[in-house]
Amino acid sequence: MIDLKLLQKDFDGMSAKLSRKKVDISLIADLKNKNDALKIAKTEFETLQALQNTMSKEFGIYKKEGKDVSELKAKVDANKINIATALEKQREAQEELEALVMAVPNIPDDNVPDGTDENDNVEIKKVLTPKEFSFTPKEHWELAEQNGWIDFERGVKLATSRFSVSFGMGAKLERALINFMLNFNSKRGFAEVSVPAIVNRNALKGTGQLPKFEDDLYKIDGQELFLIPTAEVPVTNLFADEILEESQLPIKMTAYTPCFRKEAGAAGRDTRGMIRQHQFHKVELVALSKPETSDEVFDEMVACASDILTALELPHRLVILCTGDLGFSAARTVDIEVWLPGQNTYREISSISNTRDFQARRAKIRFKDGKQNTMVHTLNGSALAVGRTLVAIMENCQNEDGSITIPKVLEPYLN
RNA sequence: GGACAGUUGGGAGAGCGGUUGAAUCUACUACCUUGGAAAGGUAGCGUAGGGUAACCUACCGGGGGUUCGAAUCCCCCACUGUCCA
Repeated sequence: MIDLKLLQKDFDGMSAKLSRKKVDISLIADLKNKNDALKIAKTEFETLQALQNTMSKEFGIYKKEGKDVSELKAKVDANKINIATALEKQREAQEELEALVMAVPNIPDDNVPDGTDENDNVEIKKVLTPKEFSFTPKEHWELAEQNGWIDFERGVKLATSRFSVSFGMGAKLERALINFMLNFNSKRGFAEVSVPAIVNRNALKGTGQLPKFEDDLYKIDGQELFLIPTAEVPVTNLFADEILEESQLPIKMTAYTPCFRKEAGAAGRDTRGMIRQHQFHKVELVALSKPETSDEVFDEMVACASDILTALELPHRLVILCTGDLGFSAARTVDIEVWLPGQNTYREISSISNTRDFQARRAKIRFKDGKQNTMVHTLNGSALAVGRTLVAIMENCQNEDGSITIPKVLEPYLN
C-alpha cells in the first residue's frame, strides 16, 4: 500500500512516480479526493461522537443525583440520529478509499529504468559463458523424456495440463536441488522455516496478491483459503501485525514450498515442458529489514541466488526490470535469467524484489524505531525455482547421446 | 459431529451496564539511592487516526444487536482448551 500521508503532502511528486508505472493520473487524483473526503467524514463523526460521549456521562451523573433526565434524553436521542448518518458516510468513504488504494501498485525506485515490457529490461551483468556444443543441443522436454526423468502425459492424467510427474533421477534431482539450495541459503545467513502451503485472504492481502489478482490463485472450494503462489506469502506474513525490536532486524529467512498458480492469461505460452507449470517447487528467500539497510540486504539476496547458479556451473545473467515489467508490490526487481542452450535464450529462474514498505504497510509489520514505530522493508526472491533449475541442468549439461552430466556440487545429495 | 469452558495491554491476570484505555503483578525504560551491584523509591510505559496544543476519536478475538451509555447483556462467526460419540 502506498503512503496516503505522503500522497497528501506531495501529490505531484507521487503521481509523477506512479505514472511511470502506467497508473492513471485521474485515479491518483481520485485517491486523494477520497482520502480528503474520508478525513472530513471522520472529523464530522468524531465531533458528534464526542458530544454524545459527554452527554452520556452527564446522564450517568444526573441519574446518580436523582435529577430529571427527560430533557437530556431528548437531546441525546436527536444526536443519535445524526451520528448514525455520519457513521454511515464515514464507512462508505472508508470502503471507497480502501477499494482504490489496495489496487494501486508500489512506487518504482527512481533508478528503475523506464520501459513498457520485458524488452526494455536492462542487463546488469553476465556470469559464466555458455559453452559451445559440437552438436545441436536438445530442448529439455526431449532430454527429460529420453532419460525417463519426467512424464508429462501422466501429469495430465492425474490432474490436468501443466502438471507433470518426475521419476527416478529426475525426482531425486528435485529433492537434491531443494536440499542443496536450503543449505546454501542457510550458510548465507537465511534461517530455514517451514510454512503452510495454504493461507487465508488476509495473508494474501498483506503481500499484495489480493484483492487484485484473485484469478491467478487456486481457492479452496467453500473456504476462504488459497493455495500459495509463492512462499513469499506465508513467510512475509509471519510477522504481520507485529512490532519488532530494532535489534531483531534484519530477519533473513529461507523456505521451500510447492507453489500453485493458475497461470491465467498464460494460455499458449510455454505449454511444452516444465517451464510453466501449475504446481512447482521453489526455494524462497524473504527478508525484513530496517529501511536504511534494505538495499544492502537486497544485494545479498541477488548474490545468493546468482552464486547458487554459479555453484551449479550454470551460465546466467542479471537483469533489472523496467517500470513496465515490475510487479505490483515491487519497488525494484532484479531477475536472474539462466542460459538454456536448447532454446538458445536466457530464461527467468529467479526474481528478487525490494518492496520497501509497501507490503509492510499492508501487513502492518513495524519495528520500534526509538520512540516511534516505523514500517520495515520487506524483500523476497527465489533461490531458486527448482523445476527451472532442473531444466537448466538438463540443457546445459547434456551430452551428444542425450545423457546428462550432473553438476559436482549435487553429488553429496544424490547418494 | 455433539457438550462445556475460554479469547483483555510484552507476559500473567482483575474488571458491578456509567467519569475504565482498562486495577494489580511482572517485564521494560529513565531517574534517585550506592564505591559498584542487588534490594528499595519515583516517574514513564498499547495501537491507530485527527489537532500547533490542551485534547478528541476508535480499538478488550471478528461481525452485528440492545441501551442515553457496552470489555461487561444478546445473536452469529473464528480460534483455543477439555470432555463425549
